[in-house]
Amino acid sequence: MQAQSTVEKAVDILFHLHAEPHSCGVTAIGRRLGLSKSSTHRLLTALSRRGLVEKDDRGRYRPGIGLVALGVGALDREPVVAAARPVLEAEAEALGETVFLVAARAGRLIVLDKSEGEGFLRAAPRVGSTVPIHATAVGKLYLAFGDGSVEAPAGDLARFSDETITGRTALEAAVARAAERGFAENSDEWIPGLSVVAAPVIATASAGRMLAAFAIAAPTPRMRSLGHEEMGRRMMAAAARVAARLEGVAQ
Amino acid sequence: MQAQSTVEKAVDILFHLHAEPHSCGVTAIGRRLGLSKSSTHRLLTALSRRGLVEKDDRGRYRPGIGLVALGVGALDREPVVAAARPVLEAEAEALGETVFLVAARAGRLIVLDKSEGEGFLRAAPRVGSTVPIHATAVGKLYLAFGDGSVEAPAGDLARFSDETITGRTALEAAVARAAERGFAENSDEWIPGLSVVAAPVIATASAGRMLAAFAIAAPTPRMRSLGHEEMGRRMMAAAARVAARLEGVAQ
DNA sequence: GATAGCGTTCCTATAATAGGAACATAGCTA
DNA sequence: TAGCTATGTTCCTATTATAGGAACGCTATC
Repeated sequence: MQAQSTVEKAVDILFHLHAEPHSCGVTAIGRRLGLSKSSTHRLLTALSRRGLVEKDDRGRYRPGIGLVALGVGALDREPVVAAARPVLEAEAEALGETVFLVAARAGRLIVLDKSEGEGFLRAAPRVGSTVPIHATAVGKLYLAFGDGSVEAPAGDLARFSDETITGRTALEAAVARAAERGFAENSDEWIPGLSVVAAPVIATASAGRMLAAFAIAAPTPRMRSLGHEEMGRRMMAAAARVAARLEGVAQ
Repeated sequence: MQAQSTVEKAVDILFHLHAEPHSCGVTAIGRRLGLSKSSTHRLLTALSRRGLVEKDDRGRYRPGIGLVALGVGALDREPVVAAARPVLEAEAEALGETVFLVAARAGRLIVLDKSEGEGFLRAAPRVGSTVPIHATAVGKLYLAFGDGSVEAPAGDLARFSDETITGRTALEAAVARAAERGFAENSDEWIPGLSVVAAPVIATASAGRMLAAFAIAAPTPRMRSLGHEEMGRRMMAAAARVAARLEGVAQ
């Protein structure tokens, strides 16, 4: 991690505090990010003056309330989120399972929005969280339809479960299959017991660029009874509705 | 606005983008914040590399998805939020109106959490948003019970409605009344048609410091039929439950 | 087709930053 | 209790990223 600019170092501190479950001390943060203790302290002080980090009683730092304020409403600026929201709600209602929207941002796959199903056992992704690339339906879609801004990680493909695809050729085959069918699936490859079927949102107005992925997540047995092919068609239809709404808005 | 550090300038850009309803250009941002065009551009580029801002098709900038990621979960770090959540939900359920939790952060009053009621006409504060001090029940509580970190704005008190208290002596009288009764109220003083009754969350373990305010918001006629005194007692009881949960957790 | 405004890039004097060292304090150990 | 270790904070100066003017290419407008 080579952070040239001061701003990037400060942002790195924010993400580090975000990732840690508990408050962190100056020394620990500096050591983790390769910054000196005094630099870390000054950056934290600056962030603290703007409320992006807070100091607890013991002088340790945690994410501040300012981050919540900045985060709220940022999603509404995403045209694709605005276009997808009613479609998400309608699909979740109709299927009774969680549907969600994922897009590539800065080379990673981020959950943009979701509408949860009603089952006692249901997927509950966190909006704003990151999902892996090589072990998810959405990741395969981006490898198949994306513009190359999303790539499978270099080196060994991490194994999350017994079903995780860890071979390059097997992954290429899965990606080719997704390109051919127009949708992708994932059964237990990331989280045992969880299956996902996803389809790409492609807007012709944006030169056929893939803007996001529309996906349904359900417990694996439930997904099997819903039917992978059937859900694939359904997600493609939903993604097309999102794309149509986007172009309607754009006109 | 005197921002010495680079980090603070970058954060100011984030807040500016957050406040603007639409995407902003480099020139406009720089002009607004007193930065040169090239500096603004470099700060935006740094923020963009970390996903805190995004560039749309026309080269304009808007808040990025990274802010959502950082914002999500930041609230869960607040012990008072964790302690208050079940109480919020129970009160909202019992009363059918919106109840919410507000605390002082960096001299401002921030909505930490809420549980919405069920009415067609109901209060829907945004988590993370700021509320004024001199025109709200929570503000009066902080003036009465706070440690001085929250103060009424200098100069003229802004008038939000016909009922807004704009005189210093009248405000002092309202604060004294809140100190005496142990709760505060606000009828139409901020938003016409909206009434709020609030009570302070005071933890004896924290040397009697006021940690937050527990409040109910309802349309003014509805609040009248619920009874201000009755709701005052109810909010004090709820705030006491939150305080008790906090001390139980702290042990 | 001319023009005004925009985002972007280049360059160098400048000013903020980095990091070592010293300090005060808290927590732990013996 | 006394000593020790590790932490958060402050001070200081060489270094280095930064600020901002100027120039560039581009787009939209008239």
